[in-house]
Amino acid sequence: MLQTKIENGTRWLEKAGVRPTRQRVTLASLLIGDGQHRHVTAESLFEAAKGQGDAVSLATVYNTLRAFCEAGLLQEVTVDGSKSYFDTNTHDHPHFYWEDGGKLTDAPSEQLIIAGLPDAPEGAEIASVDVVIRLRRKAEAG
Amino acid sequence: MLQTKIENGTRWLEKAGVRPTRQRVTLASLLIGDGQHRHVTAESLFEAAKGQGDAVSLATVYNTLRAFCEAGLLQEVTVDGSKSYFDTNTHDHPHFYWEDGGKLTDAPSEQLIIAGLPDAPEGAEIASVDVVIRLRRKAEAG
DNA sequence: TTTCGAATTGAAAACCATTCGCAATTGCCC
DNA sequence: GGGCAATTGCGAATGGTTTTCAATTCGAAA
Repeated sequence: MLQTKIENGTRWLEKAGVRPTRQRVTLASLLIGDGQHRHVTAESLFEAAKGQGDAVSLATVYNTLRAFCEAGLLQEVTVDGSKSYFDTNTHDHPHFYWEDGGKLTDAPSEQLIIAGLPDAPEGAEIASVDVVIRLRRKAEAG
Repeated sequence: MLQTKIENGTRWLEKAGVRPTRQRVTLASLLIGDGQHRHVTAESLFEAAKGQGDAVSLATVYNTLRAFCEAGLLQEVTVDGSKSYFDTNTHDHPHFYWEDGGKLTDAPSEQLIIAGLPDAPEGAEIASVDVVIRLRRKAEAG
């Protein structure tokens, strides 16, 4: 991992008064090391850490994400008690839903452009917009 | 339960070629008996049936909701990939999801403009796009 | 370097919405 | 009314996420 990312991550933790352990710095670097906002699940962050060779146990990822939330570094988005996302910034998150098989996968967000949204009802504000793109297997063009 | 609701429910099923069993009529009546649109989860519908004394097993509620979807009577709305709601309004329209309470309601479709979408992966094509707008209670401006 | 509370770990357990297995029941057609 | 496939119901199983636990390791302050 790049030194600058580690430094960014470490600063981010120290600023929030979170003890910068090796695991936390690893995760922090993944989250904000390059200055981009991220939208992760515990699982995806766990895989990302493992993928770059800085393995961190899943339990630690959960502990750490919770600690970051408590420190105000992240925001948790709970989906009805069952699944959580952690955001450095909430934004639109598209998913592909494969009708053939019922699987759900992340979709790239770059090409999603929402040019207009209904107004939020009185007393509410829009937290995020979830877009599910339903896919069907293409009929092989004959 | 009112006779008219039962009749409405039965008609709704017959129109779609779904065999009107006692359990299905019970659920159908709860869903569209009064002509209003509904957004339910399997659990909430299960409770509603039990609450009026027409108990239906939870497994049957799931089976029935799926059968209704396949018959085109309902539309399934997935919130963030982890929870399913069923909407009696089968027209294509966006939804509001109230984080505070987990309720799902219809959103007006006129103001929703999607100007760009991710490309469908190889071998697949886009069947439809579901939009769920997550709402949170607005922090009352001082 | 020593020390102690905090952090980490892997495994197991808890959780939950949903589905499955299968025997019993029901609806529908003749 | 009889037959048969569809439907139902219960409980157990599933799949996936999150939490707990006890033991170990670590960080940082003295």
